[in-house]
Amino acid sequence: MPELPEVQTLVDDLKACHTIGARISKVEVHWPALLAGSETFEFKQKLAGTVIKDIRRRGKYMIWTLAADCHMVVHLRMSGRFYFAGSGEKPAKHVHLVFELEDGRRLMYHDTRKFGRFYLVHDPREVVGRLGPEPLDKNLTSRRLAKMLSRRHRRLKPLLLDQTFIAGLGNIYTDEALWEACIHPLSIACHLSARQAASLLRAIRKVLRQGLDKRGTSLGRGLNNFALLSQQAGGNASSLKVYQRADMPCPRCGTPVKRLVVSQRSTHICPRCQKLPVDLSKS
DNA sequence: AAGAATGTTACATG
DNA sequence: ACATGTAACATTCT
Repeated sequence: MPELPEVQTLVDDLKACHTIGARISKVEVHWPALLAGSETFEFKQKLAGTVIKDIRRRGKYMIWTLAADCHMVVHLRMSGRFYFAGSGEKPAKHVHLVFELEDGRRLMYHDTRKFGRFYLVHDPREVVGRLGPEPLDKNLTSRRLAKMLSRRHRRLKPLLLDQTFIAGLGNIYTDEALWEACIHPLSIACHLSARQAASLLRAIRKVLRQGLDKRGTSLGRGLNNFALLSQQAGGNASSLKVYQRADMPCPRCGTPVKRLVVSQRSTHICPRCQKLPVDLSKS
């Protein structure tokens, strides 16, 4: 669920709530499998007493700096959420971690599917070190993206979902970006023209910035869904052009949107705007 | 009630 | 080394 705009929105919300500077007094762990690479007792022990110095995002990861050599790296995977409990509020059914702050607040980690992961490491690079470039980073030029694409003989959609190729895109924003750039998800990366690569980068940035402006995409109303720290929904769902809009008209040409499955992931395209180039060698 | 769901990774095979 | 496919993680929603 949470892709780059959703994770960034949550980081921004936590910062706005003065989470930075707060001291963690105690941690409750109700589902130890969420802790990657540390035992429950050492996780609790290492976090208790530390001050949250910084929270930032890299790809779809949140990086909580607790000390120069102590970082909690969090991945929300499909259904992770954070929110502050009301006073006296009991942890809900799917709250698996509770961070008690010295100021009396309790930050709840809620995750219906329990796929989230918490890493406690000396250096965040141990977790995020192999990620590809940030799509909104100015150092990622269209020329550089074109070069990256030219070295890969791989279908574009799974390549864009590959976090070691480019960081932060998930199923929603990838489908939206490919629609925006009028590129078919099954196009082979190294077959794209320089112009298409530039168009793709522009499209990726456009859909991500829109997601950020609208504070994330929440689909449906269930507990599986992305929610802000306030537990309210993000506002981007109504801006989606093709994602989860099968059979509805393409906003550009009116052709019904089609749903395909590409490497096990549902994929939405406009069959008229996003043509797959015909391979002449086969005919 | 079957099938799908926003993510990642390990493993197998070509 | 690279590309692709499958299963697994656990639960809810439609």
